[in-house]
Amino acid sequence: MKAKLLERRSPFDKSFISDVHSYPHFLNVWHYHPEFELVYIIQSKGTRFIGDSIKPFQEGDLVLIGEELPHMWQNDPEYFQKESGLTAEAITIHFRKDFAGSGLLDIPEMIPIQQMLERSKQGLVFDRETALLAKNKMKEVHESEAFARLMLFLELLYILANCKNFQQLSTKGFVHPSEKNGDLRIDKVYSFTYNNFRRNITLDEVADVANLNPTAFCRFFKKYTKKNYSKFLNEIRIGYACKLLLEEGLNISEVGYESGFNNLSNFNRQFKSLIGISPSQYLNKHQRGKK
DNA sequence: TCGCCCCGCTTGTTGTAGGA
DNA sequence: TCCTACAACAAGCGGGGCGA
Repeated sequence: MKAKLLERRSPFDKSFISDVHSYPHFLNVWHYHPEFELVYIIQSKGTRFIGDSIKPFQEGDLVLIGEELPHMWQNDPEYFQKESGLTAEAITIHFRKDFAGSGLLDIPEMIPIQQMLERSKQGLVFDRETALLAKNKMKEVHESEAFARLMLFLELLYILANCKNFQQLSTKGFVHPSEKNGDLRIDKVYSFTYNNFRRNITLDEVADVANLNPTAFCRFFKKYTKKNYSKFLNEIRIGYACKLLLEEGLNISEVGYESGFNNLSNFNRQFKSLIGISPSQYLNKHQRGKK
């Protein structure tokens, strides 16, 4: 399985697409597209994969995903149970860089927006205050027509461009294969890893996904990502462990096993080396933060 | 009981050489 | 140029045990 290219066609009378989605769960597919994607989560929670970032998502989150950046919104397991009664709702806007004609972003007044779009190559998540402002503006955009719709969208971009409290998601090291000689093997590896990190993955197995032997695979993976495969896998697992610690009410050993680690000592060690503190300290820190 | 550390064994990564 | 094979080294893993 590799990241799927999703193609959209704007209606002839619109320069960008806005939608309000309501499904039992989001499209559970690792994909990318040439449009920027602005998403506000109205309802539902789960795990958000953007480039090589893996983080929990919940209602109230606002994310801007850059063009060609692979991503996937994976709802929690209960969303996939029949008759769960749960729904995943979001407002989205898909737009291309030249949505208002070529050259618009080059004028001086648009520099902050241009810079924000540049930053979105790694995926951006905005603070709650900005998210709330943007949500209302996105609704207005969706409900408006013609010229007013375009003006509201520009106002929305202006709000986002002036937000100082944002976080970049994917690392600069993440390179989508479409940018590098069209080698889709790395894409297959990302996809395989995101779908299987909760269980034991052997080097032989993942090398097989890329149609290489383990030695060649190690070299190939490092060439593209500037990190070795086990480090990449551990980062995904620790990201998922953080989500479980904050959301699930599981104890630390359960979180370790649920995140794909077979051994608690290794889980503790990896957690500390990546996050800088032990799992228990992380939990205490965030529980105190909630009170 | 849980979280963490230590130690020995296993597995993965890297450097080098050579073949297609 | 890309891939494989091999050997040496590094990192990861699992079991056991200790302290709070």
